[in-house]
Amino acid sequence: MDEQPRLMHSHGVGMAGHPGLAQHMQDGTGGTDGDGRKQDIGDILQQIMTITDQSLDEAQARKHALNCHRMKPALFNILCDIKEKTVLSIRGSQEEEPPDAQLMRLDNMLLAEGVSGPEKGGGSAVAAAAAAAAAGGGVGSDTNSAEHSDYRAKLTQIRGIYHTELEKYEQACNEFTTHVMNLLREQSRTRPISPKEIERMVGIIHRKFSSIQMQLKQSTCEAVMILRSRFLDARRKRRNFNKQATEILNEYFYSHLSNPYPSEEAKEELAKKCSITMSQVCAASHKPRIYPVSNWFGNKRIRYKKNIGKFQEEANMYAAKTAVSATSVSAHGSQANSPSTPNSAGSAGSFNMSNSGDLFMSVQALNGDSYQGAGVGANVQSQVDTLRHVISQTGGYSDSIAASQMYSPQGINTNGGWQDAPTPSSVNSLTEGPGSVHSDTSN
DNA sequence: ATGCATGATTAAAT
DNA sequence: ATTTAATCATGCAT
Repeated sequence: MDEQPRLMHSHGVGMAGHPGLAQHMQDGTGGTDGDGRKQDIGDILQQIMTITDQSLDEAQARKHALNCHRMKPALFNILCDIKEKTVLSIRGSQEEEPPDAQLMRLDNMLLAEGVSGPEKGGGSAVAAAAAAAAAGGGVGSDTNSAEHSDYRAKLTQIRGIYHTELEKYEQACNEFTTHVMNLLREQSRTRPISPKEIERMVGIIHRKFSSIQMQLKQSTCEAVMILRSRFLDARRKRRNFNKQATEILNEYFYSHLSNPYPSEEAKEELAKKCSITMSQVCAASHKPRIYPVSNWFGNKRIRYKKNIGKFQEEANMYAAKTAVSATSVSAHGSQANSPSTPNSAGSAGSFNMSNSGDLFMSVQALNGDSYQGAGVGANVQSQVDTLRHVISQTGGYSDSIAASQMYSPQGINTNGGWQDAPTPSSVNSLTEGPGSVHSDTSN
């Protein structure tokens, strides 16, 4: 539960070693002077090499002594000579720094996950709070939002750690760099050090630190991935919609049975009504798509089509329900020219687009472009669907033609024709035949 | 434990 | 890019 993402790693910062000075010294000191001087130089070298082993004060004193040493200029010259000989070999190792693909990937991911991006505290927090409030006020899909906020909290935590660490590293890098630069500058009094070399050294240090940073980023990515799989990818852990949501969706479905393909707007509307806030971010970075609603309709369509008989009862229920509400809402205005006029037998025909096509066309045209805009059109369409069902269920289907035509392929895309080859096995038997119980072949 | 219901995921089709 | 059809994996009732 509380396992902290392990962001911390122990990093060893290794400096590239200096070229072996000592050996060159031994050969290079072959001056014409006597052994005494050799001894002196040996001393000095010894002191230089061990200077870091000494305490600061001691080193300071010794450095001073060295700088004042009578042999210092000579040593400096010799070192210059040596350097001139070796500098060629150093020059060869000029570094090429290709933009690291790996690092770029990590950066991108961190950015995408909102870890390294701009401060996202305010807006989404408010949104989340609003969502939570909505969930609380409406129906209880609160577990979802609770989980989500939990996820976000953890993400924020990771984010915090990441930034802290990053800052720490950056600071350490700077400190170390200035330290090394000071050291080199100091040493440049004793041995020849060109600015370029310092630059190179700084580059090396920075590279080292950036590799550490990469490890940090990698660890962070890992942590985020784990978190993700723990929370969001638990989407497979299905939460059933509550009763009200299902009712709303079913209402829409059965009142748009001829074309149960809600537009994006309609889906949004439905999601809002159902308090489905789990609009998962689409990978395509477009608008957040409401997957649950799409899923629901996808499943519903396929399952309805697969076994219409099984859904008859449900269909009747919702058809009746919406019929009542629709007629009461739209009064008799649309009722006057509603498809009930073509009478029961003709109702099925109207879906064949054979007659009364004009009305249906106009309805479709209105209904097609906008879900909320063409209220009347939608309403009429709604009633058409609804009535169709009522009729099919009540005595209206006495002529088997109507029933059989009901779900037969219309071949007219205006009407959706969304079911290609439905099996009208037990279409109009209210008692529902012993049809196969399995809507799914699974399990 | 078992079976069905159901939301989510996937490959393939459009 | 969306939908279908199949499938998965879980929730819930028994």
